[in-house]
Amino acid sequence: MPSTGTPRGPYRTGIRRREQIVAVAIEVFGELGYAGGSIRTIADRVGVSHATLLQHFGSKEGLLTAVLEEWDRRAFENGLSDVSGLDYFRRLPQATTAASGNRGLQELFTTMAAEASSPTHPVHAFIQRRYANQFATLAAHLQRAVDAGDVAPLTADQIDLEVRLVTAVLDGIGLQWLLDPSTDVTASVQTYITRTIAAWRASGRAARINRHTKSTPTRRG
Amino acid sequence: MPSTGTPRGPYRTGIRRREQIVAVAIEVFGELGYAGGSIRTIADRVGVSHATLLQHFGSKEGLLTAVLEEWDRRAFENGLSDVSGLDYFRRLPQATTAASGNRGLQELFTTMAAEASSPTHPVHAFIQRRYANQFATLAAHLQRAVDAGDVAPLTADQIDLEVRLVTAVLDGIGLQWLLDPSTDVTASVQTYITRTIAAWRASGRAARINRHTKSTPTRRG
DNA sequence: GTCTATAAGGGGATAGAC
DNA sequence: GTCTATCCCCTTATAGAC
Repeated sequence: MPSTGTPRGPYRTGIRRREQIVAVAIEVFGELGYAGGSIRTIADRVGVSHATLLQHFGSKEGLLTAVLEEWDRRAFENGLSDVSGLDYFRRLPQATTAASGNRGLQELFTTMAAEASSPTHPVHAFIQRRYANQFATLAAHLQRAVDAGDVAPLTADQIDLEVRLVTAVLDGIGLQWLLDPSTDVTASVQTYITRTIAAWRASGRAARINRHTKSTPTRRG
Repeated sequence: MPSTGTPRGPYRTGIRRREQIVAVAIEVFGELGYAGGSIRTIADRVGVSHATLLQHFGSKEGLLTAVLEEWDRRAFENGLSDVSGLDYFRRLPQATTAASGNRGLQELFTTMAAEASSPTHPVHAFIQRRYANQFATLAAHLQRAVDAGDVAPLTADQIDLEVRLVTAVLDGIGLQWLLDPSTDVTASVQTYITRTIAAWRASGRAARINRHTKSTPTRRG
């Protein structure tokens, strides 16, 4: 494995080609699914032979792995790395809309998640891990909001449920946007987030009155 | 096309076989997708040759059409036909949970919806029509709730947004349940519906004060 | 109504030339 | 690094026997 530094020398062409193939593979797997998207179709769109493709990735599943790694890599570029706690949720509407800018990745995600429901599918474990990470991230931010006193106390089960609902809304609206690009992703997510934060706070009002003497929330973010 | 009455005479065996094939096809297409599920796999599970299958449905796409028709048919058996208005939404948690009893159909729905995002896919039009129907049904019930005075007035755009959010939650939680069957579908949907109805009502309180002289809501359901 | 046999093409993967 | 040629399996679909 070469280092991930700047490509140089004789590897430059190969690395560029690799990136190009992965980019096209994201599109094709997104459009046709992993089962339906053939390496020949991908190779044709890139403008190379299918043998070249296999030379780079060894097998179709090797290409899939590269695609998923690229997906993971881009998942961090969501514009949410600089916020935490309740602000994380407040930024979700615009972050989700920005992500919709890349239709290929959204298609890939939706198609893979659906295909992966079968435990024998090659991306089953990957998708489960990705959801676990998503839940953990959201749960951590919601817990921070609780600790900061921004919202009412929540049990671990309640946090889990809230986190799953947020994820469901993001996934469901994303799917609707795929099927009908005129779908207003921002408005939908914004409405959900605003209403949910209000609910988190409202149920906190009564609780906060009963504990106004202890645990002064000082730090934020 | 034969009538849909009770099968009798020489057709009985053929019709039973047809139903059996469709049932298995729902499972296979759900697990592997339309592209990934071959008619040979379906035929093997049924215990017949793949030629028999093509004899009944003409082509793979013919079988898919039969599957989608069966799906449409079962969609009416959701236990929601006897409620309307706000009660329709109140019953969604248990209705959704009951639907989860049939994993095959849930898988089929999720897989097809994802695959269908590409406009060239054979089920693209079907899925779009199905979503349109879903939105129309939910919108009609929410409008009834508004007319009955159960919730605050909503514009057409607001109703559309609410309906899409409900659908997103149902789809998203359904997907989570597929990936992890220990997911508590009822609790998630129940939480969302309860909170949402409360929000629909709360925003109505202020409005209702301003119009307490006009439009007395009398009829319900 | 169901089968076997077969056609015709696409799929993933490998070998070897350039 | 990329190509052509090839292998072999799986796919959909058809033809015709039983």
